[in-house]
Amino acid sequence: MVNEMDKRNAIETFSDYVNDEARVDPAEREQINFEIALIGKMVEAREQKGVSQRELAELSGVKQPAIARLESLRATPRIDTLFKVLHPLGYTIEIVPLAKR
Amino acid sequence: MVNEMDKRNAIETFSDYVNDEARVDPAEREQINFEIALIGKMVEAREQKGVSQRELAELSGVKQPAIARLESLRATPRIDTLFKVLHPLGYTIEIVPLAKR
DNA sequence: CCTCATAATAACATATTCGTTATCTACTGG
DNA sequence: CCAGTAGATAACGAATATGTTATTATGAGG
Repeated sequence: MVNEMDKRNAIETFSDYVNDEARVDPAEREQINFEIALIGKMVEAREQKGVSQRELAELSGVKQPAIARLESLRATPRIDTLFKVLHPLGYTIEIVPLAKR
Repeated sequence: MVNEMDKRNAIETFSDYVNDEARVDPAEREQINFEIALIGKMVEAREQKGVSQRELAELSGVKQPAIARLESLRATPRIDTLFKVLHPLGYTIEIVPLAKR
């Protein structure tokens, strides 16, 4: 998903990096923030259930390296992959109105 | 996403086909039904807003043939693609507890 | 120090999405 | 009948996700 971050100067978070300046256009920024938030919730779900990446790999059928790649934002999942990972954790994904903002 | 359907015998809907008999294992069936429902909502969103595939292609940056592929379930979108398509329609996707069942 | 478990990474092969361009069918209105 | 619009498809290359296998880094605890 992203490699530009490697040029960051130390402490800055990825989220801050993206929103900093007009480094990317607003639409792309929104897109990236969406992905960060979504994947963040995925990681939260796993950790909150106390399951390791390896265990989740077993449960979901998605391999541990793939899960690690997703969690570190180095790949953007397909919806089937996201579903496979979320389902054993007791979650799914839904289409909702944007109003939620 | 799916090609087995081509062997269908006429009238049966795809959803019925999938759930018919033990033609696929329960996990996979759940997965497929999830995708059907999700994409269904995506199509609904577009049609309800009265926007054509070509217009949506303009608005989203996703090409019309790609949108057609997704809507006809001949491809499984990545979450960034789904977001791009849903956003101009006023929708997004969210992680929610499975309880909703 | 050592072990164990976890997560991160690497490298490569394979699978699949998406872009691109073009075409085709179906339908609607003039 | 014709023109215009919409959706479906095809074919192919480029981009990218995922599988596979192995390794490395890290931290917790004995």
